[in-house]
Amino acid sequence: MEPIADKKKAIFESTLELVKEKGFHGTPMSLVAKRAGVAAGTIYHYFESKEELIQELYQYIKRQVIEVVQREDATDKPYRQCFFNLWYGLYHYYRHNANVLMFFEQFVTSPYNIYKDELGKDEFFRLLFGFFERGIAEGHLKQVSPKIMGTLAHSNVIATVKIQASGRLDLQEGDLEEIPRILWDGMRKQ
Amino acid sequence: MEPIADKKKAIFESTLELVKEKGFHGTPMSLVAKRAGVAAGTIYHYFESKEELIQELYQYIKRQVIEVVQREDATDKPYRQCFFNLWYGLYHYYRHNANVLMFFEQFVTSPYNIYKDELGKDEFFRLLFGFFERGIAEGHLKQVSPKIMGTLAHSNVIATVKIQASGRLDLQEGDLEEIPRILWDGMRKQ
DNA sequence: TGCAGCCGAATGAACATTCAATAGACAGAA
DNA sequence: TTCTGTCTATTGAATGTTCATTCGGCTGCA
Repeated sequence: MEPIADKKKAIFESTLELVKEKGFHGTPMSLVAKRAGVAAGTIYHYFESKEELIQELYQYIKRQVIEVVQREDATDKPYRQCFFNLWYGLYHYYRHNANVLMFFEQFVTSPYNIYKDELGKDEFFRLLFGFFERGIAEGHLKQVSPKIMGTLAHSNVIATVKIQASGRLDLQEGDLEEIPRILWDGMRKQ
Repeated sequence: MEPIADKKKAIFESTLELVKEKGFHGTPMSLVAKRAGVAAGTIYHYFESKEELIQELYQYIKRQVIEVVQREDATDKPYRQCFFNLWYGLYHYYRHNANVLMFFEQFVTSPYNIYKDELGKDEFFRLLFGFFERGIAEGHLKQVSPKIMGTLAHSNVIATVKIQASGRLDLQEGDLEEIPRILWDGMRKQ
C-alpha cells in the first residue's frame, strides 16, 4: 500500500466532506479544489475525471472498512464475542467517520456504483459473509443464508450510526448494548 | 386528497424512474419532460422549480407508505400477527415500487432532505414508533426505545428489499419467513 | 373573445475539463 | 560551485457543454 501523495489525500478528504454535506450533485470540482487548498487543475493531475475521483475514493475508503472486519474476525475469542466485537468495530469506525458512511450510502444507491451485481466478489462482503458462514457451521447461528445475515447485520450497524449521527435521537448507554443484542438474539440458534 | 392531474402524475413517475436509474444528478429536467411525454415548460406549469418537484414528489410518495402502516396497525389481530403483517406490508409495497424505495433512500441522505432533524414529527415515523410503543406497553417486546426498534425494523425491511431488488442474491421462499422472524426473535420479550 | 394548458426554442448560469504558463526539483556538465 | 536543461507539480483563466428556467406563442374550450 503506497503512501498517498499529500494533495491527493487532501482532495479525498475534501470530496468526502462535500459529498456528505451536499451530495454528489452540489459538489462541483471547483469547490473540491478550494476546500482541499489546491487549484482546479491540480485535481486533474491526479485524476482523469470526476468519475474517476469518486471511484478511487470509494476504493480508498473500502480498504479501511475491510481492515476493521479482518481485525475482529481473525481472533480466537469465542464466536459470540467476535460477533459483538465486529458489531462494535464497525459501529465505531462509522461513528468516527460519519462522512465515510454518508459517502458509502450515497455511492451505493447511485449510478456511480458500477459493482451493483457483483456483491459476492466485493472483498468486504466476502469477509463479512465468511464470518456468518463460520457461525452457522459452528452451530452458533440459525440456518439462514449467511449472505442474508451479513447484509442484515451490516444494515443494522448503519441504521444505528445514522440514528446517532443525525442527532434526532440520543442513544443511551444501555441502548448501545441492546441493539447488537437484538441482532444476536434474532440470529442465534434458539 | 384531490386527484392529481394526469400530466402531473406522469411527471412524478418519470422523475421516480430517472432518479432510480441515474440519481438526482444525472436527472435533468429535459429528460424528465421527455419521458413524461410533456414539454420542458409544462413541468414549470405545475412546479416552481426542480427543488419543489422533488419535495412534492417526496410528500406524494410518503402518503402511500403511511397508508400501508395504517392498514396493518389498526386491526384487532394479536400483536405478533400485526408485527408480521406490518413487515410484509412494507416489504411488498417497497418490493412492487422499487423506484419509490430508491428515491426514498437517495432523498433521505441528500441535501434535498430538509426534515433531517424532525424525525419525531414525520407522520410515517410517528405511526411506526407508536406501533412499537404499543408492543412494549402490552408486554410483547423488550424494554428498548420504540424509536430504536422502529428504525431498526424499517431498515431491516429496506435491506431485504434491496437484496432482492439488486438481484445479487435470490431469496428463497423460506428466507422471506426467516427474515422477519430474526427481527421478531430479537425484539420480543424473552 | 378570453383563458388555461401546453409547447419548445432561447437564455444565462454553473460546471467539468483543458491548457499555456510558471515554479520548483534534480541531474549532469563546466 | 554554478549553470543548463529536463522533468514534474501546480496554477487559474478560458472553453465548451449541460442544464434549469423563461417566455412568446399556439391550441382548443367556454
